[in-house]
Parts: sequence; C-alpha cells; structure tokens
Amino acid sequence: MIVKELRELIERALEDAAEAGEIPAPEGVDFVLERPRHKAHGDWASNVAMVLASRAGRNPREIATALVRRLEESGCSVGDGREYPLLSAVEVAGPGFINFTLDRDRVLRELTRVASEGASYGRWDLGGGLRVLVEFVSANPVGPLHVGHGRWAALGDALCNLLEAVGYDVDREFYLNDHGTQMEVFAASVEARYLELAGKEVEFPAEGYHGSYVRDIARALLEEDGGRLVDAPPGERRAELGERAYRLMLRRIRESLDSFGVRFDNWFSERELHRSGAVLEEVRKLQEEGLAYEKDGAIWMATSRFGDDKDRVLLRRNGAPTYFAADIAYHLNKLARGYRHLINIGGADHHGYVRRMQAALEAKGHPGVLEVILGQLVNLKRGGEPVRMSKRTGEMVTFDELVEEVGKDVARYIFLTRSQDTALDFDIQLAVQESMENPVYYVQYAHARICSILRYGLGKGVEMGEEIPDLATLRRLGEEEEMDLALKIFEFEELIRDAALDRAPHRLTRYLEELAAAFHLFYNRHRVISDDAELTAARLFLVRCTLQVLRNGLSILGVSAPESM
RNA sequence: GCGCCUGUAGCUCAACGGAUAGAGCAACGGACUUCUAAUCCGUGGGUUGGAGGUUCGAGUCCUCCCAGGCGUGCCA
Repeated sequence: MIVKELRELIERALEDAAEAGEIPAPEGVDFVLERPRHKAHGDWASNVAMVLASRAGRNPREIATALVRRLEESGCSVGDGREYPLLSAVEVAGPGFINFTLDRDRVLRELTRVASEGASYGRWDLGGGLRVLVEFVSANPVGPLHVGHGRWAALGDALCNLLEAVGYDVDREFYLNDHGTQMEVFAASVEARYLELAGKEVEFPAEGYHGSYVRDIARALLEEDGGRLVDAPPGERRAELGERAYRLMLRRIRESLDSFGVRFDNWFSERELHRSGAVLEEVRKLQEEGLAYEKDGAIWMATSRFGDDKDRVLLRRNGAPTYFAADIAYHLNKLARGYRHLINIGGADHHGYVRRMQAALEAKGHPGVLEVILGQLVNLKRGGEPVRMSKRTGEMVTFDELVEEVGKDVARYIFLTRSQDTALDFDIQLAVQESMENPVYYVQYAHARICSILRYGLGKGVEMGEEIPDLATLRRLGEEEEMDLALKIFEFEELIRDAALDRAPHRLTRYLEELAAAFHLFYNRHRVISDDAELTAARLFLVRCTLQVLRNGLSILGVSAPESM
C-alpha cells in the first residue's frame, strides 16, 4: 500500500537524520500524510517537518530539507524489496511541507493490486476478529417504525459493514422493548378498536394509541378469529389480543427492515429477560455486592460512585424493576454471550441515559466496553414545510412510506451523507424531485456507465478477461485524468480505515462522489474503447479498477450498484 | 440552572490543528454524427454566529456571549 510505504519511508528518514544529528529526536512524533488539496502540492504531502520543528523550536524548512535529501535517496531509487522506485520527486514547500510525487510505474503497479484484491480491496485486519455487538434501531413494537428509525437502521448497518471491513467480528442486534406500560397501552388500544369494529360501544383509552394502524391491526385480528373474543373475559381478551397484535407488529417491523436491506443477527426480547428472572436476579446480586441499597422503599444503584450525576432506581417502590434494571441485565447478558465490545446506536434523546449505563457496567468490572453513538433527530419535510409527527395522534409518515416514496437507495444514501451529529432535514419532495441530480444517482451512474463500456467492449469483441495487463501496456496510461482517477482510487483504503475508526460512514459517501467525479471527468475527455488495442486494454483496466472500488464502497453503504440505469 | 449536539455560499452539507475553506442543489453561459448528456466545462457567489485566547498555523482546540435542538423521571 502506497501510504504505508510512504509512512515507512518517512520514519526511516527520521531515524537516519536524527542519528546523523541533522534533526531532533523524532520519538513519538505524530505527523499527517494526506492528499493535498492543490495539485501543485504533489500527490501526497506531509507536515512531519513542521510538527517536529514546533516541538524542538527549530526552523521547519531546515528540517524538511534534511529529510528530503534522505527521502530522495531512498524513495526515488529501488530498494527495500521494491522492484520499482516509489517516488519521482520529493520537495520542500510552503512553510515546511514535504510534497511527494509518485513514480508513474509505481502508480500503475498499485493499480494491479486493486484488481488482484478485488472485493477485498480496502479491507484491513485492525480488529483482529474481536467480537463486537452493535445494537441499533431497538424500538417499542407498538407501532410501525418511523422515519427516525430509518436513520439508525442505515447508520447502524453501514457502521457494521465498516467494522467488518476492518476486521471485527460483528453481530447486529435489535432490542425489543416488549415489556412495560407501552405494551399494555398498546394492547388496550387494539382491544378497544377490536370491540368497536365488532359493533360494541367502547371508550377509547385516554392515553391510547390513536394511529390508524391500530385499527388496521384490530381489523386483521377480528377477521382472523371471527370475533370470538368479543365476549371473552376482559383480562383474557386483552392479553390475547395484545399478544397477537405484538406478533403482527413485530412481523411488520422485520419486513420494513428487510426491504431496507438491513438484517439483524438477533432479536433480543426484554420481556424474556424479565420472565427468566435475570433482571431481579441481577438486582439481588448488585445488593449483595454492595452496589445497590434500599432507600424510601425503593432499591437504588450507586451509579454516582462511578461517574453518574446521581444514583438511579432499580426497583420501584411498588416492586417493579425499572427499564434501567432490565438494561443492566441485558448488557451483562451481551458480555456473557462473549462480546468484547458493545456499541449502541440511538437518538440524542437517550443522552441522559448513557452515563448511568456506563457507570453500571464499570461497577460490574467492565469499564469502557460500552460505546454509545447518539445521532441527532430527523426533521421530515415536504416541499420545505415540516411534516408534523406524533405517535399519539397517529399523524406520521412511517418508515415504510418513506422508503416506498423515495426508494431504498435514495433513503439510505441521504441518511448516510450527513454526519450523525447534525440534525437531518429530510425533504421528501426534494429527494424525489431532484432524483435525477441526486448524489446517489451520480455515483450509481458512474458504475452503470462503466458496465456499459464493458458491454460495448464485449460487443466489439474486445478481450475482457480478468487478467492484468503487463506494465508495457499499462504505461499507455499517463493522461492527467487517468492519473487523477488512479490516485483517487488509492485513497479508498485509508478512507475505509478512518471512517470505521471514527464511526463516520458519511465520509464514504463523500469519497464515492469524488471517485465518481474523477471517473466522469476522465470519461468525458477520453475514449476507453478505440482502434488502439493496447491503449484500450490499459484504459479498460483502469475503468475496471474504478468499478471495483465503487462496488466495494456502495456495498458497505448498503446501496445497490446497478449495471444499467 | 446544569449537561450534550449544532451554527460554514441563497438551500442541504463536507473539510485527522495545515498551504488559496470545498461539493451538490439553485442561477447564468457553453459541450453529444464518438463507449449512457442521470455526464462534462466555465461564471458568479463566504467577516466559517460574535468576542477574546493558545501557536509557526484555528472552521477545527480553550474561555465567555448569542441562537437553535435534545436531555436533565421510581417513563422507555
């Protein structure tokens, strides 16, 4: 990998120059290697001399000059097991930057690596197979998923893909909050609609769910059982209807996520956690361990000893465990299942919850295992006007409706273009209306266009095998747009690593747009398939590498890569 | 009150502490007898909310202020 080689080269130059007394000791110097914004600044650039100079109070250009002398010797010649020189030029610039220009043959060789690694290009082994559990979406199964859930679904899935790409062993989990008041209210609401549809006079629960979906469910249940529960004992009736409604709702949620292309490895039921006795058992243990105590008739956990603002209730005065108590048991269960790192993804409205959960895990001897990624909420708009959403009145655009209206790829992509730290304005009308100019199509179009070139070549009888052209053929590449495209391709590997480690999938969308732009520009300036067989072979190869990286990137985002549009 | 997030072009958003702050959309002007014009090229557009500070260098870090969002439950 070019960046890695460059880094090693710089580190060697640092050691050698320090040994010769030309620069200060470089121990622990943290420098940056990046693609410069301006072409005049070379293919890659580093601030190493400036960082070092600032630490030692020396002149950065002086240090840069000393380093450049050594870098020229080692980088511009063959060595270190290299068959080809890495660099064609290295120079000091500006306040003390070192700018690198890659040797063209080395660029071409690197391109062959992209092709030979194929779908694995961009993968790393940073995780060492560490088992990670990512919990996301996790909703009350008392209504259809709303638009906000879509953001977590897209984000969680893409993040999982990224983590897998850098070598973690990832499982996706959905925590079903199928226990507690909300479930009871839901059951009561369904029951009321059920009776209503059967012609009974009933009063709708004051705090019940008014959404029309509740009536739909009630109708389905009524048709299913022919109304045999109308005259059943009320307790029995509500319990059965609630249970069947829950199963129906759960199926709908699964289908929504399925059609969005998000598959969970596991669905974990909060209710089962209570039924198994794990929650109360854990509260008991906490008391034994001196981590929980009784006060005012309730049982409290001493989270404030571990960084929380105050202690939190585990068992209410009425003896019922809190959501927090269940969550402690749940997270310990995750760890017991062998996961070494836990990631939870959710909305910023859970913010107040993070510290106490981390405190609880620390109390249990697991500091730092829980990472919580909180995203800002989604504001749905239509033609600039905010769309009111309220679960109570039932006026809302569901996740399904959104996906149906704008399409899976557009929805996923829009969710992923913005950093999760910013509140997302999702304008449905814009997403549909601008669909022709939508960034997702821009990227997909690049992919489809390349496929079209390959098809055209096939029709012309151009040899389309998987084999990699020899260097003599590849040397026909050298136009500015060709080299720009190649260098843009090479950014992919580091980008994947950074996006995964920084939990920032939105960087990948940005990158793919840049890659597509580099390709479109190349396409508009040069013909791929021509009478010149050698040049055609070389360009086809470049274009195939581009195709590969577009595919690898889109697949991490969970966006399809169409062969024609 | 306290805590977290945000404030960048008309709009939606990018930018590991690095060089002249970038894309898309919107506006305007150009490019298809040639592999997909869902593309490309060009033009205009900015006191990065405000004020200080840290340093070789700040949209980025620190302090204060302003504005918006979300928290701050014996709800989940």
